[in-house]
This record gives sequence, C-alpha cells and structure tokens, in this order.
Amino acid sequence: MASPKIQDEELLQKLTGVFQTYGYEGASLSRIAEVTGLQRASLYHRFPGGKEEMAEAVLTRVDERFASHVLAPLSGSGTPVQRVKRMAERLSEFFGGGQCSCVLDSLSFDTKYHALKDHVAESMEAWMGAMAKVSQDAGLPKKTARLRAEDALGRIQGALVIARGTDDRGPFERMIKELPALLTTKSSS
Amino acid sequence: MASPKIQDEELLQKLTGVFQTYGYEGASLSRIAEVTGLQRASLYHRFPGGKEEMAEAVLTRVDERFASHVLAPLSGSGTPVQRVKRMAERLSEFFGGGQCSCVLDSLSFDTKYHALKDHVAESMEAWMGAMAKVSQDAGLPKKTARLRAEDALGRIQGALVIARGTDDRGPFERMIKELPALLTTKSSS
DNA sequence: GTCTATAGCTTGATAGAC
DNA sequence: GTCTATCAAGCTATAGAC
Repeated sequence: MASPKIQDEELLQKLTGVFQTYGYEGASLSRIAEVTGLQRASLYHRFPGGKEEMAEAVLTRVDERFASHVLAPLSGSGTPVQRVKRMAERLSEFFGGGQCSCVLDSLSFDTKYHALKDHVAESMEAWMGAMAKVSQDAGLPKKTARLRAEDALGRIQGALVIARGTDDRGPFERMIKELPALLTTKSSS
Repeated sequence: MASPKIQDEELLQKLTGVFQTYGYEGASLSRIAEVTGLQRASLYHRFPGGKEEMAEAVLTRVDERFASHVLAPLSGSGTPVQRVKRMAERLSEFFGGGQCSCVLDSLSFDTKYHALKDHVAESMEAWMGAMAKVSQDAGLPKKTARLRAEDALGRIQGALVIARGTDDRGPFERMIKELPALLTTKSSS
C-alpha cells in the first residue's frame, strides 16, 4: 500500500492506551491488533522488535509529548506560579482529568525486559528534574526544590492510583489545584 | 498427606509477593508454582477457583493483615498523633521500607475478572475510612478529615510507585515521617 | 494433599502471498 | 504495508494415580 492503514501517531496513541489500561503483560498482541485495526503480522512490520519495541516506543512518545506539551510551560514565560498552573492544566488534560493511568506506573512492574524499567526510571527522573527546576526558580533552595518535586510526582502518581482503584477523580482534581503551591511556596501550603 | 507441604499462611504470603511484583497478568501459574514449591495441580486443589480465587484470597488476607497489624493502632490507646506514628511504623514494615509494591496498585489494572477491581475499591475505602477516623479524633472536621485521608492514601501509593520506578526509597521514608502531621494538624504541615 | 500427564486455548513471533 | 496461515511455547485448567 502507498500509505499505512493507520498513521504512526494514531498507532502510538492507541498503543499507549492499551499499555496504560492493561499493563505490559495484559497488553496482548490480540488486544493491540483489535484496538489498532492491524493484524498481528502488520504490527511486527511496524515494530520488528515485537512487544518490547512497542512498549519502548510508547515510553519514548510519552517522554516527548510530556516534554513538549506538559513540561514545556515550566520553562516558559511568567512567574513560577503561573508556569506551574499552566503545567497543571496540561497535566490534567494529559491524564483525562484522572481517568487514564500513567504508563510509568503500568509499565514499571517486573517483566522479562529489563530495559523497560530503566526507561521508566529515566522518565521519572526527567519529570522530577523539570519540576525541581521551576521550584528553584520560585526561590526554593536546591535540595528543598528536589524534595518538592519528588512530593509532586508522588502525589500525581498516587492520585492516579486512587482514581483507577476507586473510580473517584476527586483526589486527582484537588491535587492539580494544590500543585502550584506545593512546588513554589517556601513552607508547605 | 496428613499435613500440607506449605501452610496456608506461608502460601498466601508467597502468593502476595508474586502478585505485588508481577501484577495479575504477569503472575503466571508456573511462576507461582516455582515460588511456592507446589505443582500447578496442587494449587488448584488449594484454590479450586484458579488464579482469580488466588488473587481474591491475597486481597482478603491483605485486608485482614492491614486491619489487624497496620490500622489497628489507629483505634488504640494514646493521642491521635501517637496512634498515627505507630500506624506509620507498621506501614513501613508492611511495605519493607518501600521496596514492596501494593497489591491495590498491581491488582487494579483491567483484567477479565471484574470482581477484582470492586474488591480493590472496597479495600481502599476501608483504608481511607480508618485514617479519616483518627483524623477526626485529632479534632479535624469530618470533611477535612476525609480529604486528609485521601491525601494520605495518595501519598502512600505515590511513594510506592516512585520506589518501584526509580529504586529510590527516600520519598517513601519521608512520607512515613510526614504522615502524622498530615492526618492530625489543622493546617497542612 | 500432592503428584504426573495432558487437554485446549492463547500467546508472541515468523513465512510468504498480494 | 497488510494480509492469511502457521509455528512453537506458554498459558489456565482438568483427570486420575498415589
């Protein structure tokens, strides 16, 4: 065929959804084929490395979208508080107001592919680094900023776990509102 | 045989470890057989309902151990702050200082067994309820206490996700220290 | 209560036609 | 680039001996 049945971007988007919802082991090729509309053999044409390559591609795309869409406002214009507020808005969009799980959670359980866990660790590190930076911009000491960034990532991940477990997105929404103060005020809100 | 090759308590303990580490789909019967020392057929004798029953049994045991070991101090003697401190100690023990994942996370991803997610929701609710109660004992208004309990569960789950993802248990340890203030002080610490 | 053996299905992955 | 057909291996689950 001249053009693919499904474009890379849409393919990766659907792949991400499957890994978010079912985790690595639960994301069977049959399920992926069903969701994407491609047969298993076609998936191997797009990802010769199989499921491992699919998961890596998903993490890489999430890194990129996170950097360019969610974290970008952190190093943009405005006061640190304003920047974190924009980041929090993007974050909420990214996770569908809390109804989507994070692949850094769903893909961090043990599998036979060790490289996956390493990638997850790097993604978390990058995420925390960006948040620590804006926290420093807000005038917090370096070490304090780092701790706040760790707190922030923890709250985000925790709120997503609660949302998935209880179908209550309230905690996620509150966390989004509290994020600016958490990352920028000198004494915890 | 007169007595089982492995006692119920130890069997459930090992089962819990497998579900924590690999999630529901990743917890294959081969792996469970290997870890427990029982053959697959023997596992079906102990759990006629198969893997679904094993996961349910794990959640039920976690509920019990949580209630009797971790949450019990919350309704015990002492000031609310002292009670939360004891709970936090037990919590840290329970999760090996952060190196174990929580089955409420690992078992909350979509599977074909819907009842699992319902059980997870109930367990989270019970956990939050116990924490909200001690928070009320500390003098916080009912609604505030509930929000603090949601925050607390979120921080715990988030810290465990970070620990699994980055192999850094620092955030977990800090969270443990901050838990008493989070649940008992009138304005967030 | 545990075992060996096995059934039947699903998995991840490959070969080759179009 | 996608497909049908196929493979070996893994999976959950069961039957029946001891």
